[in-house]
Amino acid sequence: MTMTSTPQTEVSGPSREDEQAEVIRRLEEDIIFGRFAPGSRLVEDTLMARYGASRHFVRQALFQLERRGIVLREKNVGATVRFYSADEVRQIYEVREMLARQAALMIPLPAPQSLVDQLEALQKEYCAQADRQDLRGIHETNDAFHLALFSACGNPYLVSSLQDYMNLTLPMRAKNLADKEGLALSRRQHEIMIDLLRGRDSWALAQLCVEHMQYSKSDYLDRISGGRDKS
Amino acid sequence: MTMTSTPQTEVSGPSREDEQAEVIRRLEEDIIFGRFAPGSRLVEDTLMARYGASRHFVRQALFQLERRGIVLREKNVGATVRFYSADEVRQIYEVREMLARQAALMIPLPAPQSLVDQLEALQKEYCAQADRQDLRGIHETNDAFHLALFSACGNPYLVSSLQDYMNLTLPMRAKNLADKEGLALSRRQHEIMIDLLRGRDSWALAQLCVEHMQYSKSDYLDRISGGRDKS
DNA sequence: TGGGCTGATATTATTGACAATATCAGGGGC
DNA sequence: GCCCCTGATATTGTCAATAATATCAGCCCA
Repeated sequence: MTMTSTPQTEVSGPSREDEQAEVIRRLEEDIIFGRFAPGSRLVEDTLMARYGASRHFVRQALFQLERRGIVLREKNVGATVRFYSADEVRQIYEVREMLARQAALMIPLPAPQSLVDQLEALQKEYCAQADRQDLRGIHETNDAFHLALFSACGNPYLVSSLQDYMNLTLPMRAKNLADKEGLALSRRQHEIMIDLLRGRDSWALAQLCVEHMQYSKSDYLDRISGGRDKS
Repeated sequence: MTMTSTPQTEVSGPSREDEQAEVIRRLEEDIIFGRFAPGSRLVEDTLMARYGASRHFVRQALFQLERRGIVLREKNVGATVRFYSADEVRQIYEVREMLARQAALMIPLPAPQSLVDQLEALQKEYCAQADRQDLRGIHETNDAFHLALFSACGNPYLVSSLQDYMNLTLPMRAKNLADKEGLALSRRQHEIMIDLLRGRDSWALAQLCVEHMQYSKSDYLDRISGGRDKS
């Protein structure tokens, strides 16, 4: 009974490291899914109470989410949920589309069976979450799918940058995660992607990856400019 | 004599904000210019003494430089100067080249005279620093030149990502900032860039921007693989 | 003599108290 | 009545003490 690597009480549950991650996760979720509206203030004391965490962890979380671009921090003033104008959204998507296109073109076709298998498993998981209407689950499996797909490009730095932009657009895409129509389209496109991986048409794959972003992009742009919920 | 906005003693010199920036700057410089070798440990207490700063600022600086990718932090172990393998360097440059090419292609040609004027001023400054052999100055004016150039692409997010990768490759390029031959080549290429901005050949400009990185890239790769200082 | 326990040491992680700062409301001068 | 000054308040920024953790050398035991 050595237990040199399990210090203190072994039933202490979430270690400090997990606690930090948990605060970030919950704050991120609260922002992404609109529980904190864009522009609303994120007061440290409030968040400390809400998440039952110390100021240290809350601030760390705010720093992280500022880095990710979904929180805006002004010195000696405080943090707010960041809002992006239509122009900014277009610029962000422009880079995201460029990165996605380049990454897709770098995926060697036909892709190895192991990749196809992996994506099919993720896609199955994605569909399951979609049926359950679990927003968080949908988002996570969707991201896992794209991450696995683009990782096949072979350049982890490119994937990392792409992921940064995916995170940046997350608040814009969140509404679509709950949208029946968008969800169905997304599922279909995922399946076509898997099919294309079996072939040799890199250009078609790249084009589809770009196309895949258009629905949520225009939907979001319509929402913030027009103000009409649905036509 | 209101002085509502200059609290405490108005001769207090660097405010806290500046002090933080200064620690980051000095630590970054110590790493970039090789005063801390890759892999060497960055102990908080040591840095506190070296920069005369509190633990708070030193840690903040380590976080920042970890984000920038030049410091590696392991939980409960400490920070070290990050080292990149040849493969990683190639991957990093692959993304940087892609971003630079795309940004260059997006610059409307011929460029407005104001941009050309601005770049010529920066280039003049750059040459002045080069003649003075001021490493820091060379680096800063060089970055300012490229930043101004790529900013003309019109997409600040693309520029920001490009800047991230420029910072990432900074330790690899640093040796070349002191290199006579590399410096001369760099100066010539800058001038050709300015010339190309007056024309209409976007492709040539993009190609030159990519070419512009090759010298320091291969030099660095030679250095870490071969081990020979100079042929 | 080698493997692994055990304590000493080095280092980072966390915390809560305190300081600095911005914001806003209320009052006095013009 | 309007503007600026002033103090009160809310909020973030900084610090130094303390806790947690990993690392390493020395020692015991097989």
